[in-house]
Amino acid sequence: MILARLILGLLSLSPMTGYDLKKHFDSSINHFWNADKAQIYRTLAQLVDQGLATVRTVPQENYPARQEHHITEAGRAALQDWLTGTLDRQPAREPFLGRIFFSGELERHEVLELLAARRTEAEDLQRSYRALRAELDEAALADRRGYLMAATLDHGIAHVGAELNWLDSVEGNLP
Amino acid sequence: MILARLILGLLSLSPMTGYDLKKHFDSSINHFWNADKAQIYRTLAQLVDQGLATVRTVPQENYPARQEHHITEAGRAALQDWLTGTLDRQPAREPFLGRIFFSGELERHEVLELLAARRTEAEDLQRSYRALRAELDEAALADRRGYLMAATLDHGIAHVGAELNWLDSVEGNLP
DNA sequence: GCCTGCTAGGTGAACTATCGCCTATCGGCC
DNA sequence: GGCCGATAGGCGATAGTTCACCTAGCAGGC
Repeated sequence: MILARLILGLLSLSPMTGYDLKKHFDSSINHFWNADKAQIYRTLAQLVDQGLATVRTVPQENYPARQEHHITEAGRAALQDWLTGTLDRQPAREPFLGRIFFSGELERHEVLELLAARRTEAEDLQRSYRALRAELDEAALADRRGYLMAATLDHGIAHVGAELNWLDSVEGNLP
Repeated sequence: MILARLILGLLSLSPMTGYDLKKHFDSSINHFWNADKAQIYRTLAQLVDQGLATVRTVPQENYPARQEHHITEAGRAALQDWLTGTLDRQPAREPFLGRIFFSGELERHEVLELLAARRTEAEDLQRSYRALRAELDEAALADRRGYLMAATLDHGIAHVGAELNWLDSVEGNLP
């Protein structure tokens, strides 16, 4: 399961609770993976079962106790294995293209509306990616770790750009 | 479920068996959606339950009888609804970026290997998309239906191109 | 006093998807 | 004679994911 590896990856940076993990997913991982809260908690339990992480309860004043999850040595090894092992290529899944594929049924103006809606979405995404990119610390990019994290964002930016170009072309030539 | 709509889309072109559907998925839909055989059969059963399709058993000589599925009027209406309704944007899922994000742990040469493997995959994909594109009948592209089907392939080509450009940049600047 | 939102950690049910396996017949290859 | 692959249609188990809901305390606004 990929989610388990991503969680291990975050735990390798610092110990976290399920709640912390959810926040990290929503902020920095969201552009290439999203995680449901329920799934995070269940996966954390799994990791503990498998000995890849341990829990430590840390009481707090005025707040519920934190269930801090720490990565174990076995966990680090599993992460390393995942990083270097072969990744089976996963099939593409683009519901939007499913529509386009069958939208020969529609009137021309309806197709143009579909494309316009897609364009709006892509532009929104582009704005949010660029905003995230602008917030990154220039100094952090010199370090390989920071560079690679930023590269995942650049990946999103590159693909949104390709999407917009594709939209230009499809709209421009639609019979 | 998107699979149900895609199957309806194919059934709207002509009546098919589960087996036929699987072949269509593997040939023309594969670049944006893949379908498991088991899932196709189950979804067909669902469509029949919902009155969106009907089955007709067509005996054959020397071969098992075909369970031909035909789209119903309700099915065509459901397809139309899906084509024009709003599509909730689905979150990105890129296991490869998950690795890149955490591969600051790795040695520089290991990161380069990851990127090189990705490049090989992308180039393979590019070749196969281009081969499919070259096979398309020029005349069919003048028709809106054919044009849009080809556009889904162009989408794949555009994105593979973006991927390769991104790889160039990441490899070129990796600290 | 009530409501909302943040902190924290869940549970249960349902749905979706994938994997391996199974039944048959026919034709062709070695 | 035995095995493989194409045709056709499925079953069962498991894995992965999502949705709705729940407990609790505290802070701040109306």
